[in-house]
Amino acid sequence: MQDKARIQAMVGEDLLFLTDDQLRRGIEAMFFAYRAFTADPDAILADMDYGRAHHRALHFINRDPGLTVTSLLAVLGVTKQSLNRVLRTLIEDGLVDSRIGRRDRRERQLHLTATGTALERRLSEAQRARMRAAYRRAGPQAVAGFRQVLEAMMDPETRAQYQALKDLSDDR
Amino acid sequence: MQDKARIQAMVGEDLLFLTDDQLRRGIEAMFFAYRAFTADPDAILADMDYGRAHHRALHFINRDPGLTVTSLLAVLGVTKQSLNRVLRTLIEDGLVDSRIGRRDRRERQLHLTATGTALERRLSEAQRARMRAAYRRAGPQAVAGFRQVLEAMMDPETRAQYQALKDLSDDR
DNA sequence: TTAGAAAGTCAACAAGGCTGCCGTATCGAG
DNA sequence: CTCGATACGGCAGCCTTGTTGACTTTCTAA
Repeated sequence: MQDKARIQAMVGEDLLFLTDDQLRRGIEAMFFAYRAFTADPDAILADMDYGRAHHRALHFINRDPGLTVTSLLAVLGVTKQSLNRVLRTLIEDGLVDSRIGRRDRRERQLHLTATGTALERRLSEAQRARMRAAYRRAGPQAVAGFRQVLEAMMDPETRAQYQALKDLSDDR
Repeated sequence: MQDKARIQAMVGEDLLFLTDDQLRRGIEAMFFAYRAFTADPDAILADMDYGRAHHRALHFINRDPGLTVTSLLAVLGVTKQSLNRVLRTLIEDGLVDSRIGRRDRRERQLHLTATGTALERRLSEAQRARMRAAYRRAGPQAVAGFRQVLEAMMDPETRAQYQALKDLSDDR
């Protein structure tokens, strides 16, 4: 195990970052930071009849236009019925366009309309602004560590999804 | 500003970590990691009649025994009424002890009972286990960066609370 | 002593998870 | 062509956890 070698290298130095107290600090940091992380989009959405669930749907549809309901389901990790409610309102309100699949007519391919794209940009720009400020303050090294720990925290399945998303963006 | 100096130092090197694409990666990492972060305690709580809110209450009561409802409210960032429902079930089920304040009889001082402490330990140990694994894999430097970015992401008020919690643990 | 502020409780509503069940359209294999 | 599997949608109903509004108890300052 490469892991063991790394641990060995730390022995005698500082394994203090693995104490229960340090772990608790990390847990609390996650809690507080996540609340901040969702606060800005939530504030925008509060005025409309939408919630965080709508934001998530918009995000991933925007990121991978034409994806099917099932794919979106897998990414979001919720049930079909739960997503459906959200998706229905987005379609009714003309933010999302649901087209019958070209290869497989059972599938629905999801796209954002102009209105949907506009809202998505507004939401994600608010979120990016906060993230950008945090990144700038912390610097590139810290950001690398931030991402490393978050990735290590995901379970393998989710991490695979996350990596797949990465590949998508490399294609552009 | 110290911030400006740091930015200056980066110019010409790599400001690429501030691109919209990198920020989006960070946003998605937060989303996926937070889901994993809450998954283990959620699974334990699903069997009982409790939810994530109960976990949070137990955590902070355990961390600062004797704190009042209002203090807990401030930390959790929810309304009094919302917390009350959660708190009531915990008290009814004998996990939390609510004593009338000594100085001010309007206040309720919250403590965990033996049963409450046991559940808190079970939940937080599950969460710590995941965090520990992630920390070990990522290493101390990454962990430092992780914490830096999370702190920078909080709004100032929350960060102050978070720092105050830190001081509490230093006292022990 | 009395008015107002503060701490906490009860009631009712909404968002968004969940399960279960059913219906329809489509696909692909035999 | 038929039949089972798959993709999607809808309805009913549940739970947790957030919200606002109205209330009691208690304290404090005028």
